[in-house]
Amino acid sequence: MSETEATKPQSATEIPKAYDPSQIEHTWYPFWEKNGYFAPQGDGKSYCIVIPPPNVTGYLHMGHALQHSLMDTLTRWRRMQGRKALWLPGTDHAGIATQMIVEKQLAEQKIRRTDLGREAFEKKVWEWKEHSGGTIQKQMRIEGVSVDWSRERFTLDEGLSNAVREVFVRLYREGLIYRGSYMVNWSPKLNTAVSDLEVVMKEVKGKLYHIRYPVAGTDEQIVVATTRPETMLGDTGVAVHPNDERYKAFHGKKAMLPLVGREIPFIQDEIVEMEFGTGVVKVTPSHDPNDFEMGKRHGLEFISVIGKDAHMTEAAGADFAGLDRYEARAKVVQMLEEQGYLVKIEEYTHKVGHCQRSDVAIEPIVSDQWFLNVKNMAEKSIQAVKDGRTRFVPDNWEKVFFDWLENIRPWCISRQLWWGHRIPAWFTPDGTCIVAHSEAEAQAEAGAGVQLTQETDVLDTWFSSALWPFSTLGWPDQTEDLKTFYPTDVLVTGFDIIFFWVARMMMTGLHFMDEVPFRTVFITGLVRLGNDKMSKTKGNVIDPLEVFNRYGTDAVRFTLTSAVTGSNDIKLLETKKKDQPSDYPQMEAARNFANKIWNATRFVSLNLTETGFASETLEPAAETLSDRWIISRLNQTALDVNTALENFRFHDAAKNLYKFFWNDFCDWYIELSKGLVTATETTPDVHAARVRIVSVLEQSLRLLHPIMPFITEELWQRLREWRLANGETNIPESICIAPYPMGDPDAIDAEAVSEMETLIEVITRVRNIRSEMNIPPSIRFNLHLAVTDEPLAEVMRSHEWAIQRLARVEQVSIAAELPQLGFAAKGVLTKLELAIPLEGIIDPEKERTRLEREIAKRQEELEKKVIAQLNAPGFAEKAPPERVAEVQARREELSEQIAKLQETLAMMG
RNA sequence: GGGCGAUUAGCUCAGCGGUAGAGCAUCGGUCUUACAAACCGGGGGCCACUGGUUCAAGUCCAGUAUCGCCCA
Repeated sequence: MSETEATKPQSATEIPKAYDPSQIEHTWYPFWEKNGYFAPQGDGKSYCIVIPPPNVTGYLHMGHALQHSLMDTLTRWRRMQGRKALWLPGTDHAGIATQMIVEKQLAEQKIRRTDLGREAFEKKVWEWKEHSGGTIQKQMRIEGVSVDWSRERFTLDEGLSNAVREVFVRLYREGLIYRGSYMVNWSPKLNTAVSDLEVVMKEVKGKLYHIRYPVAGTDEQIVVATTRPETMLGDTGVAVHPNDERYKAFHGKKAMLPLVGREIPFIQDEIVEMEFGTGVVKVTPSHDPNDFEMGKRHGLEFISVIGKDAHMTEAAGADFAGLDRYEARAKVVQMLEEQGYLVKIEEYTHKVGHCQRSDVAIEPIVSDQWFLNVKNMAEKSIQAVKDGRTRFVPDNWEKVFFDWLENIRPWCISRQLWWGHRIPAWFTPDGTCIVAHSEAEAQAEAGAGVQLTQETDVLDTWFSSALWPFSTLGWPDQTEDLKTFYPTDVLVTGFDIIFFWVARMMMTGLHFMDEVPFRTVFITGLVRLGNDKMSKTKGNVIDPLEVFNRYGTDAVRFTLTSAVTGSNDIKLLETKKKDQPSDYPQMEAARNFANKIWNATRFVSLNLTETGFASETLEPAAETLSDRWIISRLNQTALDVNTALENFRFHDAAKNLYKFFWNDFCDWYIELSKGLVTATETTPDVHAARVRIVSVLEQSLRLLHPIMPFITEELWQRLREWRLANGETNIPESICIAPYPMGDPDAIDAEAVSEMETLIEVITRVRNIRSEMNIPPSIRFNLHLAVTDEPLAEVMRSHEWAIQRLARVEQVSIAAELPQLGFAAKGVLTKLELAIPLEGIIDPEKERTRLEREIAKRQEELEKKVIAQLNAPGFAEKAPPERVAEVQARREELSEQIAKLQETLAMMG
C-alpha cells in the first residue's frame, strides 16, 4: 500500500467482518517510517534504549522477537508519554561467525582465504555483507519496531571504527592494554586466540595415564598421572605439594623424562593437590594454564611441543614432529608402554575446554597477544551497581554480575582473524611497537623513512560492542545525541551475555564517559518450545516470520509480552499436527484477543453514521452508571498498566489490558450500550452514548498500542475519521504520537463501581440459575428483587432494561421484601435477594438440590474459614481490629444467607 | 564443589502475609441485531515435602526432594 493510501484508511463502515492481520500489517510501517515518528521529538525528558546489535548478516529468531517486543513496548509507551524517545538500531560484524561463513563458501570453490590474501578476502566479506546483510532490518520492520533508522549504526562503520581506535590508543597509553607472551585459549580450528568466555567446558570421557618417571641418580621412580600424555614431551619439571611427607626426600633432586631423556627438576608448589593421583604432577609450562603459572614461579624452561595447528613441533623431537596432537598421544603411549614406563591407564571423565564457535578442544598455548587489564574497571563497575547507579531487574542478577567481575582476569582482545577492527599498532624493523590512531601518526612518531609494519591481528568483536552505548551516539565527538541520550535508560538483553556484553559496556562506559551506560538492565529469559531450548540443529525452532504471518505480528507480540514474568523462561506450547505446521495455542488465544479488539471496534464503527452533533453539545451530567463505571475501570487499568511497565512487569500490563478490554469493555459496557448506540433515531442521549463509547474505545486502543501497534493504528485511524467529522480538533496524525493515558485516580468513582458490581452480580446470578436449572434461553421469566438499600433499589429500578436484556428476563419487580411466590428459585446476594417464580417451568426437586448445594457451600466457608479463624486462640486479641471486624461481618453475612436459604428450603416442604 | 531459579487446576503460568486466580483444555447450553477466532454457565487445587516464625503462611525462615541453569 502506498503512503497516501496509508494515510487515508477506508471508510469506517466498510470494516471487514473478521480480523485479517495480513490485510493491515505491512501497511502502517512505511507510513510511520516516512513520517519520521520514530525520531526523538519534542522537549520531553530523554529516553533511550540501544538495541543489542544482531549480527549484520543474521536473521530474526524468537529471542529477538521477544526482546524487540519488550524494547518496542517500552519505547512506544515512553514516546506516547511525551518523552523524547530514541531506540537506536544497529548491527555488529560478528568477526568469527562471519569469517567462518565466508571461508566455508570459499571452501566450496576450493579456495582458502590465504590463497586470496587479506585484502581480497576482506573485500569478499564486505561483498557478502552487502549481499546478505539487510535481512534483519527488513524483518525488524515486519516486527513493527519503532527504531530510528536514521541513526542506525554498524560496528565496522567509520564512526564506530574511529571510536574503537580512540579507545584502543587511550587504553594503551594508560598502560591498560599491553602486548605480551602469555598462555591463551587457542582454537586450532579457527586459528585464533579466544577469550576465556568463549571457552565452554565439556565433559569428556577420556583416560588417565599413569607414567613412571625415574629419579635421576637413584633407583627410585615416581608416578605421574595425566590425561594428555603427549604434553610430556614438553615437561620441564615435576611438582609436589611442599607439605607432602611422601616426597620430602626428592626435594632438590631431578627426574629423568622418559622418551626424551631430559633431566627435569622437582619443585614444590602449593597448587598441587596431594589427593590427586600419586600427588606428583608433571609440569608442562607451555601447554597448561596451571603449569604456565608454576613455570613462571619456579623459573622453569618453556618448551612448546604443540604448535598453533595442533600438530607437534620440532621441539617435540624427530619421532613426533609434524604429528597431530591425538596421533602423537597414541604414539607416546605406545612408546612408553614399549619402554616400560606406562604403569596403567584408567577410564577418566573430566572437563575439557572447547571452542564455543567451532567445538574443537581448546589448545592452551603461549603466544603473543594483546590484553586489556580490566581489574580496575571491573571494580568501578561493581561499585556503580552497588551504588544503584545501574540496577538489574530482577535484582538477583546483580550477584551474578558481581561474582564474575570479582574474579575477572585480563581480557585477551586480539584475534588472528581478518574480519574486524585491525589493531592500530605498527612495528618498526627493530621490533618497537607504536600504537597510534593512524599510520600517519605512527609514522610521525617513528620518524620519516622508518619502515612500519601494521599488526595483523584484529580485535575481539565484543571490544567494539563494549563501546556501543556511547560510540553509537557519536563518541568521541561530543555530539548533541551523546549529551542528550547518555546514559541510556534501559538495556534489555538475555542473561547469556551479561558477561560478554553488559559487564564490558559498564566497564568502558564508566572509564570513558565517567558515567554508567544505562540506568536499568532488564534481563529476559529464554524462549523455549515445550521443555526444550530451540535450536537449529535439533530442528525445533519457531520461525517468527511464519507465526507473524499466521497469527499476526500483534498477536505474537502480545503472546510473548504477556508471558514475561521476571527472567523466567517462556515456554511456548505446540500442538503437533500430521503433515501440517504445528499450532501454538498461546498465539491462537492472542489472535482471538486481536479479533476481539477488531470486532469491538467494528461494532462501534458500524453505528457511527451520524455526525450531526458536535461533542461540545453534550450535557456533562448525562453520564450513566455504566459510563461512570467503565471510565473508572479505564482509569484504574491505565494506572495499573503504567505502574506495571514502570516496573518491567510485562505480564501484569498485558493481563490488565486483556481483562479490561474483554471482560469489562466488551462483555459489559458494549452490551449495556447497545440499546442506545444502535438506535435508529439519533437523540442527544444516543449521540452521547456513541461519543462515549468511541472515547473509551479510543483510549483503550492507545493503551494497547505499545504492545499491539498495527491493529491499534489501523482501528484508531478509522475512529479518527469520525472524530474529525464530529468536530474534534487537534487529533494527532498517528496513534503512535498520541498521548498515553496515564490514569486519573480522581476519575475512579467507587460508588459507581460498587453499584455496577451489584448489577453484574444480579445478572450473573439469574444466568447461573437458568443454566443450572436447564431453562432454555428462549424461555423468559419474571424476576423479583428484594432491596432495602434505597439508592441500590433506585439503581435496580433504573436498570430494569439492562436486567431484562442481559439476563433474558420478562419483567422485574423491585420491593423491600420478596412477595409470597409459591414455587420459586431463590438467590441470596450480599446486598439483596432475588427470586424467580418457576411454577410449571421446572421440577422442584432440582431447585431443592440446587439450594442444598448453595447452603453447603456457605456452610463450609462459615465453619472451616470464618468460625475457625474467629475461634483461633489469640485472633481476637492480636489481629488488627479491622481484620476482626471484617471476619465478623463475613460471619453475619454467611449466617444470614444460610438462614434465608434454609427458610426457602423449608417452605418448599 | 559454589551459586541461582523452579515446583500452585489436565497444560502453560500469575499471585508472595489476611475468603486460592487467569488463559488454554474439559463439561453443559446458545444463530442473544461486533465477534462461533464468539456468547452464557459449570466442574476441577492437602499451592512438592518436613519443620519453624506469626493471631493468621502458596505467600516469611530453615531443611529435604526433584528438575533446570550459571560458575569452578
